[in-house]
Amino acid sequence: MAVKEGSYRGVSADDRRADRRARLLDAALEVWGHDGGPPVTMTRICAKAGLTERYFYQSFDSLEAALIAVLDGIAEEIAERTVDALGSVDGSPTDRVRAGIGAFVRILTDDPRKGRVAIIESASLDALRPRRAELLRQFAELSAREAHELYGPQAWSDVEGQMAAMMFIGGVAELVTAWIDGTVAATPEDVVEAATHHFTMTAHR
Amino acid sequence: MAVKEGSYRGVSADDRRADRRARLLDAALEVWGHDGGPPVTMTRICAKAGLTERYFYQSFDSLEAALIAVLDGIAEEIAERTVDALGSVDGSPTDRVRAGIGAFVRILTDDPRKGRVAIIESASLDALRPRRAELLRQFAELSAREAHELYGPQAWSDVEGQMAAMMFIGGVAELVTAWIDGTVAATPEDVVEAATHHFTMTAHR
DNA sequence: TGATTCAGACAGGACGCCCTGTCAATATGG
DNA sequence: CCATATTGACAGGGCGTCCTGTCTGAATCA
Repeated sequence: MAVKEGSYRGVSADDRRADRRARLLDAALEVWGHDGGPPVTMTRICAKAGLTERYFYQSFDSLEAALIAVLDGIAEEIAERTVDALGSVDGSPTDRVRAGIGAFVRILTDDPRKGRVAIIESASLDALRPRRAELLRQFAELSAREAHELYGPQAWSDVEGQMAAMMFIGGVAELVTAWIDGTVAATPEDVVEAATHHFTMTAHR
Repeated sequence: MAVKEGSYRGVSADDRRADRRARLLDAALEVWGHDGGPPVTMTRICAKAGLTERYFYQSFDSLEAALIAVLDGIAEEIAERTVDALGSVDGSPTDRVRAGIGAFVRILTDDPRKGRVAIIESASLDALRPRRAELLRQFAELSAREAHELYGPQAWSDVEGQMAAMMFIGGVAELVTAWIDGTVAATPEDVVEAATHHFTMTAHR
């Protein structure tokens, strides 16, 4: 017999699988995160990745599974970078809020495909809406932690607070959406500043 | 020869066309505004309306055209009822804001299908996103008029104000979404109150 | 009654996506 | 060199939607 678990072109079987998976995720982001383009489909993702549908099923059970993986990757990135930003700032709570919001916004503006996917497109498919909500909620919770420091533990804790949090994240989402669409002529810094201001306004009551 | 432009079962040809169109619009709202159901399609709308695809094309050029008509109907209703509410309240500007927001919110909560369609589902299709944005912007403009009265003409006028308006309507949209999904346990009145409070908070600077 | 118009059912082709299967070319280790 | 593994290409069936065309039966008016 020949190869088993052996390497091929110098890389192990697992590495090749992981490589294909990464290529598919990249292609999915590219296809999915493009404005007004044709709908995301397995066929298109595979074409963009230069792989056959067969390999798609080796990595994902369905199209939705792949899209969820894309979204989860962005969520993970947001969580990491936001926590980093919050932890590396020594200034006032407001400064830390600005840093956290800045990390969040910048991920979505530096790569508009991620912004579009995380906020706009993920709201389209039923299966992804819960993930999108969780992604935003995770961001809101990090913000709420700062709200505690700023305004005491009662901020955003009761039902009224939940509604305030909903409006905050919805507002930021809409603002980022408008920025991606070019509806507002502002720099990402302006967006961060406006969102920060919005936060300090609404968290305080 | 027999009938031409004549009446059939007592109604004129135009009336019958209009009736079928109305039935199709109702069916479209019913199919479209249902949570997690199968995707909206001409076939399904026709089945729900009890009509054949043939008649669909007599009223609409495409599926998108029908959905746009549904959305425009809701937008029209919102505009009328919001203007009515603003005009029929003699109280303080804040009271009028509450009335306007109340009219807006109540249309979307009294018939959750309309809420779902206007805010959630219309964000899914590329062709409808501009309509949805306009629907929300129209609501924001009515609110901005009150913001003028409350806080002077500089409110929501410059770029910063545009961003504040974006965050306001996005926040209300997200809040209504959460209410429809059952994520927040609150009455429509609570939603109106929270949104009104949010408005007075963010319009003032 | 008879000619005409309407409503609704139905068939079927075109198209695209999903998914599986097969096949040839290539690379690898023995 | 040979057997095996991997890859990529491709075909094709199943399915649902879109869209058009045809057909039957019923209702209408002269």
